[in-house]
Amino acid sequence: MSDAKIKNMEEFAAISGISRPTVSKYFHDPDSVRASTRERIEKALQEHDYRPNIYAVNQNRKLTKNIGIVVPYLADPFFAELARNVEQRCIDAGFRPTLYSAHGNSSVEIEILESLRVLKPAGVLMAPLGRSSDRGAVEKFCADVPTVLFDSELPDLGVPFIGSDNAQFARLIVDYLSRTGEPPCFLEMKHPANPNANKRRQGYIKAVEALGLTPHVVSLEGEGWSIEEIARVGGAKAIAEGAFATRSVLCSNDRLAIGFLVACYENNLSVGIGNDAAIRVSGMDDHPFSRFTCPPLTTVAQDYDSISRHAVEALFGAIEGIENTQNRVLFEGKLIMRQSA
Amino acid sequence: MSDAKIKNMEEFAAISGISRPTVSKYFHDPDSVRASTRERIEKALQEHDYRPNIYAVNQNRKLTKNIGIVVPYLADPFFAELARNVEQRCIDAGFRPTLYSAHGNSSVEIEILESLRVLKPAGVLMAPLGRSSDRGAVEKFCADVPTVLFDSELPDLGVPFIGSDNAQFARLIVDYLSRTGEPPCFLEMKHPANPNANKRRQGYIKAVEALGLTPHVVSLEGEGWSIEEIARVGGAKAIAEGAFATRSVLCSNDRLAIGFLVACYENNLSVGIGNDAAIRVSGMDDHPFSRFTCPPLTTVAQDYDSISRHAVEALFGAIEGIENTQNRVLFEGKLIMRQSA
DNA sequence: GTTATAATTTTGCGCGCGTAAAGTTTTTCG
DNA sequence: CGAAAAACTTTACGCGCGCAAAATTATAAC
Repeated sequence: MSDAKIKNMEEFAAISGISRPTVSKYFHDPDSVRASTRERIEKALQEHDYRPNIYAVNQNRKLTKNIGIVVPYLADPFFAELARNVEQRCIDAGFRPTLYSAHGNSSVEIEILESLRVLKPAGVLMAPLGRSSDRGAVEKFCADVPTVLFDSELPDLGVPFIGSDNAQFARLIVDYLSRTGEPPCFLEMKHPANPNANKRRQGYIKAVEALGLTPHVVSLEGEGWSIEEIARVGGAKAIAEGAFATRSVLCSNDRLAIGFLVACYENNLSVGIGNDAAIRVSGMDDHPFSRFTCPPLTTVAQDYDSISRHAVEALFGAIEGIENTQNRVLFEGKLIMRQSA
Repeated sequence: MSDAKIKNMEEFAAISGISRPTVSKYFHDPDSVRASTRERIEKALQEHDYRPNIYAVNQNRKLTKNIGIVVPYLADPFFAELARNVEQRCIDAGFRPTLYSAHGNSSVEIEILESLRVLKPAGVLMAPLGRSSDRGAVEKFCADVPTVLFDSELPDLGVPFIGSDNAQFARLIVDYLSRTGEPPCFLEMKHPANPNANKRRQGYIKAVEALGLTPHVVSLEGEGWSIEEIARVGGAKAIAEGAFATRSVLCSNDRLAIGFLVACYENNLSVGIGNDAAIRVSGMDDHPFSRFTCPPLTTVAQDYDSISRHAVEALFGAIEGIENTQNRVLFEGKLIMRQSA
């Protein structure tokens, strides 16, 4: 590796003995030049390690190779994992993903979209905040930039969406819980940030009624993303008030379940499957931490892999201008049986 | 807001009735132009919402306003929180932070540094992987780009570092545990990814010996970032082997403690302060999930806020070319007493 | 070996903005 | 009110590369 720093493509082209437009073509797509040419360029590349100036490259291109990944709350490992998954797929496809978190704040979400505009990304993968998202701002953005939404749907926006079949999630675990013991009550936030929660409640009610039983929904006060704390405090109150009609609780999501487990612990309610246990607790999502609760949490696993794969594929399609026939794809969940229920 | 889209600064200058160089000056620093001029520009800005092309702006500047934030493992909420904290400070200072996670992989870490080079960032805030980081690559990078390391130190690199006083952490909690019951054994990974672990072990040994007692260190096999799982499996084995000399366990970090709590649960060891409890468990870090374990985890809180504030301040200093007198700043931890110990 | 075809080179313009120099206008202040 | 200072305008060039058109050369096909 020579020390002589190369300033620009002109210089590099001269050193490698190739014309600049051909070198430019090589960086755009190495397979677009003759094999012998490619070898000469790559040999020069090893000796001098030149890299095109990203700002000059993007200035004159309508389409950059940037992809924005937006999640509502990165401190939630669930979204961190999902983001990692799609990020890797973007890199593998030769794009430059950039990760953004709205930190649970809708004005931050809007700012992210604004700053994404100046990046002129080829496309954006976005898991919206949900209920608190500024629909108008998102809609406008999607009109300008190829976007695929995932995890959380903003209905009637006409934007491709990849997510989970929340009704199936609820059916799956209600059936399991009812088959193996008392049918579950449903624990949720009264005003959940994420719209999946509503579909899960509806799915729960339908599933329970389909079994000829009566649904019991317990809704907790509190807003925002301090979900565990809301469940801990609200759960304790619900326990004290005898709000749970059966000795089985299905939480609208795993983070809620994690907080509720603490409430049970602090109220000396033993959680588990055994006959000696006072209550069964389960969640939905298969949050990365769910296997490390005490007891480990029974839940329904989101199909991370399929969701992320389909989301990026839908985005790549949108980037290439392919109209999506399937504007909405939902994936089924898998029952994860652990000791809590 | 008019619909006529403005292509470039030339057009915008014409519309606002100001010359382009002055408009350019305004975007560089709004206070550098006359108040009356500023008002005219901002009025035009409201009506037409033009934003300078970021690629053209950065092309001709040696120094961009970009800042890279690199963490080892974003799916760990601890790093997500830390990243959020420094990110916000960078934004407030008028920079454009971009977040990267090495995903626990040293080759990814190197790739991040490579791709950061082409971004020509004004500076970089980096929490290295630690033991598995490529020291040479990091050193080279730091020589080219103003960088501040945090959380995890790479010794003798001559790069500013902001972190925690791990010895003090250990002293603090050893004193507490010894004062309120049996002195703790120390649970750690034999080959921890993070170098803080070694300092914590040394701090533990010193603190215990200072009390005239005998240290007991239990080291678990296993590498990587599946820390909870390593603690769960290894912890169960250690329990079975009677490896713990006392009925108190201090874990090298909270994630280890979270996994160990599961091991205790699965081995019917009741955890807590009370006389009926079989064992006391504590950690270090005050991980975001520590307050939601069963029982809630007693731990030593890292001073997130001071660390992130000093890290960005040190970086801003380095960007402005100020030599750092204090090349290494450590912050003390605070004892967080919960029910586990 | 000739021709068709693909790959490469040459030439040259343009992108949107930074920035410097010289000239003009506005503001400040004695 | 006049002069100095500050702010602004005009003009002009450069950054590093994309990209298109035309000319040239190398490869493939027959």
